[in-house]
Amino acid sequence: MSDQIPDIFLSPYDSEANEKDVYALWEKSGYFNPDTCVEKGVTDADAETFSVVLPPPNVTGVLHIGHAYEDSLQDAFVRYHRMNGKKTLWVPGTDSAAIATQARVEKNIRKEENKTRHDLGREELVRRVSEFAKNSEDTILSQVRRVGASLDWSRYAYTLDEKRTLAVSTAFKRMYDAGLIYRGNRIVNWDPKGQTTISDDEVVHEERKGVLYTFKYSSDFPIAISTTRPETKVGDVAVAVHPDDTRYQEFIGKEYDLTFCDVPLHITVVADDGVDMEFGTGALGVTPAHSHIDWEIAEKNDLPRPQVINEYAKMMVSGRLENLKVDAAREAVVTWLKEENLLEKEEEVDQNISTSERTGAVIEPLPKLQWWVAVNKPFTIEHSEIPGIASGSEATLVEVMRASVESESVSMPQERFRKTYFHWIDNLRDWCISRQIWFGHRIPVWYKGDEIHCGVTTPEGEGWTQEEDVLDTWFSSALWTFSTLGWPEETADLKTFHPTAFMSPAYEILPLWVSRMILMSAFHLGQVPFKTVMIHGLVRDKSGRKFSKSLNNGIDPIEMIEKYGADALRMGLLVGTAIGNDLRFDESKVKGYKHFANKLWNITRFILTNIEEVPQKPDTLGAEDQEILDNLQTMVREVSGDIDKFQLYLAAEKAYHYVWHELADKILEESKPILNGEDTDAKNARQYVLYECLTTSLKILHPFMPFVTETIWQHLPEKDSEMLMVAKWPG
RNA sequence: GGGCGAUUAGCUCAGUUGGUAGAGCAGUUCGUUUACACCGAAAAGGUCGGGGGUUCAAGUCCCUCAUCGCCCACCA
Repeated sequence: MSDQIPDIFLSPYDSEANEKDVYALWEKSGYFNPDTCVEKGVTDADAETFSVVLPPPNVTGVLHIGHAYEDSLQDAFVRYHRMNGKKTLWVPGTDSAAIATQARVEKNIRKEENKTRHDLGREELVRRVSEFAKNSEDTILSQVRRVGASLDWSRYAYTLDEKRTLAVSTAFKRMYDAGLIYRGNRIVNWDPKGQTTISDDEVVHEERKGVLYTFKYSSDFPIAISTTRPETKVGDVAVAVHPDDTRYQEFIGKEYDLTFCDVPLHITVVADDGVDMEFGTGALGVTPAHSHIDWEIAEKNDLPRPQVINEYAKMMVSGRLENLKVDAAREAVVTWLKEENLLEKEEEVDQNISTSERTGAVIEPLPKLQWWVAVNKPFTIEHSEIPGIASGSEATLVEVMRASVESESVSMPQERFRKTYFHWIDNLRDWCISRQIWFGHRIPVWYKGDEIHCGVTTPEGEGWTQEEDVLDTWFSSALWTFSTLGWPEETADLKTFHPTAFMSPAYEILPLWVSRMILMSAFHLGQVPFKTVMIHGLVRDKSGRKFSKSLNNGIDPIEMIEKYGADALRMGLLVGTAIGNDLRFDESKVKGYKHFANKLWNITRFILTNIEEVPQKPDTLGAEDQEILDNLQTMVREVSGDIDKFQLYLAAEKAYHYVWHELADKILEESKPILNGEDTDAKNARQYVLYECLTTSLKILHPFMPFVTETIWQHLPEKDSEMLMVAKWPG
């Protein structure tokens, strides 16, 4: 019956020729949308739900191999659950990534027009950045489709769109009203190059050589101090010593007036047990405005906190240091110390320098008026579904974050990430949420004289000016699981799909994002954002290095898809990678799975060529036929079990192994004599069995290799579902 | 400084509660060209980073050392 084989099977599988059509077919069917699945009867109206929100890629760039991995992983789960009859929703979206995007556009403007953002003005810059974001968005979304992600595009969200902006303002206002958001002066990480505050998480520590100088402020001051930043000493107000340090007991409480490098100082000697007696001279010069620990010591002892370095990293004092950059000021101070014969010791030390992840600039700690989220301040939680946190009780954000994971309301199957999470929570400090840039969610606060108004819209009346700062991009990302479902409106989606089923981010954003989603969801909904967090590793290059622009070691997933097909890329990334471990990208592996797609293609061709007509189930089956079907069932059970346990890498490998080395190598070979033989009953029975093996294999492989399996499915003579994507999972 | 990992065949990685070491790729030999050369068959390849311990039994549990990596951190 080979003349009835669809022509398409006569040449090798061509991924390029089929993938786009198949994706268009899926999109047209509407089955990515769970509501359509219910309408068309493929999903029961009261079916269990399975919902996932896509970790939104930044609109800055193009799809990289890490996205491709993450998307393949989620898509496999989503497709599996959809085929299992669950009401399945996967919500797509993109992130404005405020700082990164604005920085990128500013750089382009500087290069092409030699202008700064101040030349353009706030409105024009925001317009330009939005325009750039829109273009990038189109690129990245079409690339997400190429991977085969079965996302419900009708629910697409962007962190800066109207609905999400409302969610952000509402969230801010509610937390402000609850007293959890406050404005306060604190030492922040100031990036003098980017002219903005950056969060602790955006600071990278670099090991560098520095010089530790030991000296006295003046010849009549009794205690020598050590520092690597002598220029900051013009801002000193105290010398702190350990309360038990016998060397300095007699000085504690004494005050001194002196002149240091042309600057008059008033120094009080205070005791603080945070001081390390072993380090340097055991005495710490306290510079409140330019060091975190010093700020706290000054606060405790009620000391002034004069600022001596400005936003451009220049000195703010008069005298010989006036207007010098910090580096120059440092040299000037050292020269002065030498002249005055005050310098006792210079030693080279290793030190950690804080630098900006984004601009590479050395961070200047500065006191600034910023907006903060208080993580250790109690608030009344009106409604709580989190075990251990009763509705109406008092709790802190740290407590609800802890309870969510401790109770396994959020399960983290990988023990080591639970440890990391708790370690992070235990050391959590208030979260600085204001950023001095223009692109992003502008803080919903207005000022008029001494009046302050927080709300979702501009207040009535004349004379109100809005806060200039925008929010940390993670503030809006943290609302993602519910802002995408329509919150603050009480939508049907929110009721049906929240908490979401699972989230699969890379481990590098566990603290930045995962914990903050738990925080926001607990505060605003009294729920966890997701039931399971399956943290995955990073895709690295062949030598184990992270992909980066400077190394130019990037792998373009689209290029891989064009060369080997999306299915091959997905398998290459998923098989043999225990979730949570890093993987080194191996092109030869991808190539191997391209061959596998073709193998499946040829298996189909063989089986279709050898069946007379649509095979019916025979009344009885011989022992061998029965055994084949039994083994098939065993494989199905194992694959399903592995997916349920989040062991995709095992499931995919088992399915692969079965199809190639069991179905093709053994079953087909052993079937040849039967199919060519004279025994009609045996022949019919075997035809039926092979067709079963084929359709079941296609279903089992579909979550991993959606394109080739759906392409084959569309050309099968008989099937139990119009589309493989919504066919019933076997077993 | 604190925390978390990794180390298994030439390469990339699996190995679920301790029970005779697995896969893919590469390499070797042979075969087949009427499902598939994007193929098949067979063989080869590892003292599971080093050392110590628990156990009838350890890649798996414990201790220790080494190398590599990641995250966190206000030692001036």
